[in-house]
Amino acid sequence: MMNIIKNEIKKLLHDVGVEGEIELSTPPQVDMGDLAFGCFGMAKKLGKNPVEVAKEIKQKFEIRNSKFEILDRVEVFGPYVNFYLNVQELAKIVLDSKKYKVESKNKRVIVEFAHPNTHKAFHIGHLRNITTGETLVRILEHVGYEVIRANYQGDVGMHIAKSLWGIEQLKDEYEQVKNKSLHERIAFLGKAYAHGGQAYENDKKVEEEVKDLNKKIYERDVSIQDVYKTTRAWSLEYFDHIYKRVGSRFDRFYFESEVYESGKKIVHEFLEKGVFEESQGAIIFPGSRYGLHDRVFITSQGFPGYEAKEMALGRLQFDEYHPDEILHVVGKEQTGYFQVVFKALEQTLPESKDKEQHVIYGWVRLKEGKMSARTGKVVLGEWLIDEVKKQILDMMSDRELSNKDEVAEKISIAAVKYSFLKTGVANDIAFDFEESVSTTGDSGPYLLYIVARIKSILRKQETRNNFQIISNFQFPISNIEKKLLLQVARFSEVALQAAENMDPSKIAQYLFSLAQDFNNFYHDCPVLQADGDVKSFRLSLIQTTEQVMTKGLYLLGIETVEEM
RNA sequence: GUCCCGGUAGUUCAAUGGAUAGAAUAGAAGCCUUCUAAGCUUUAGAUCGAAGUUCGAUUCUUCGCCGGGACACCA
Repeated sequence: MMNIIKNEIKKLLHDVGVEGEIELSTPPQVDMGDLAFGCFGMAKKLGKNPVEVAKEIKQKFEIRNSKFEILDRVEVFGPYVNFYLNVQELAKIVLDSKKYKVESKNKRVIVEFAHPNTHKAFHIGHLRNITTGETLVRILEHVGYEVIRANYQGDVGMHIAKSLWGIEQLKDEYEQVKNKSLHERIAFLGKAYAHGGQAYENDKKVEEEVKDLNKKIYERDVSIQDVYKTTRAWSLEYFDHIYKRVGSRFDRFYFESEVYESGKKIVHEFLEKGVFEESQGAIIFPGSRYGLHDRVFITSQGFPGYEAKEMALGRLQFDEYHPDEILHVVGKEQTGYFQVVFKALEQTLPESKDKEQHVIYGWVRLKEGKMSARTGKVVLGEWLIDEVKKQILDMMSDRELSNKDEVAEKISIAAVKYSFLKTGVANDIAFDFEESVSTTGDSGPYLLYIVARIKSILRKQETRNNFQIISNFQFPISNIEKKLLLQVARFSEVALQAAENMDPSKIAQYLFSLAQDFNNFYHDCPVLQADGDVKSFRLSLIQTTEQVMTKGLYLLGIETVEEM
């Protein structure tokens, strides 16, 4: 909608002699107009003072003196030409129920995310990953990409070996826990892994035993198959539970066990072609040839590392989907790793060139201070959600809702997801157990509250679906209402920007501003008490606001509630 | 040691090289017989340091200082 308005104004500016690309910004104050054109670039071209140029442009607008339906007036503020939109025209455009079609980009993108490892805890980092991946998928789909949701899960390697070692030590407990609940079995796996990991660090003998187990995993040794398959299935069952809980699904699950053999084969094949080298008994990719660093692809024991597996995974993904792009949503500590792996992949699979991309997200780190006693302990993803849910149920104690638990669950997921998404993807999040997942202010619940408030009003409007769609807005519209109209109008532009920069925080920030503008409106402009056209207008305005809010939240992977 | 990323109110985050650096939270003061107070209004508070480029720098360059990460057999 905003682009319709901006294009109108750009046309007018072209008519008065402004050439080239025109950027329109928003003035810092409401009383300075709704859109602004800075004359810096044009002044430079003409070798004039931008203040003079601005005056000249305004004069040309005055000389034309014809009616510009969309504009009330044009004013100059220093080097800026500012435009005051006609609010009736604005309302007409914004509340026009015509749906715009999203044009297909004719591009297929694989978004690979979540990728937890079996036998290991699902911690808050995974939660941020899955939240980020899910929103990227939705944003890219929204702007017209075909998206394949992929999840690459690690089910072979040293971490499994450590876990199996731990299970062996806790054999009795393992037998007991077999028939217990999923959460108990998962808790046991977490304990076994921690036990194995610790012993591995501190005991040379254990280290050897774990390495031997690793060998057995890669060789699919029969002696470990039963326990391996059983516990692997537990993990996968648990991941499934988490995916459902946070509202994600996947089109394709890849497993390391699926690609390690072919990965090793590819590396050996290209070893002969000189792409890889032997060094100290291992096979490495000489990244230093390309200004990167050398990395081991196959260990001196003959096992493929993550790097080698990626060679086969890449090939598999291109064979199966022929994507135009593959996005790997992975933590920022892997930046150097991906540079090398993409370069190596390019050598073994030329069509992957420039199509692989690492989408970086930051750490969820623990804030120092009060909670330092907990440092070192893994913070589980579900633990976080459950803690937030307790808080929310507490807040809801005086509410009488038949589906209270369901509502509290949705609000909790919203709180957690929004707290991850409101800040830039690559930024670290300082996680504080008390403050981080806020339920007031700039938070998920605040946004859901807007939707609930609007729905509540609409429910009370008896002729809900019958209120007049008005076409002439011949009544005064306040600045607060205008501000809300302008904010609503920005949505499609913001979504596009989020897609281009792959930055969901743009949407989160926008929705928060929208919420603030709505709350101002709410306190100032009664809807149900208003009469006639004004009432219809306000109903229509809040309904549109609700639609934009719900859509925006959907793009963030957040579900709304009717009441809260 | 080399390379990468970051440093903005007490705290957590914003700001295509442009108008008076915005929010949230914590603090202070108000607002519920009126569409959900998970809200609204008012108030106080910040660009790590030094040079440089520019009409103009939180933003770009260089150098410091501080923090985080990567750098060969883990995933």
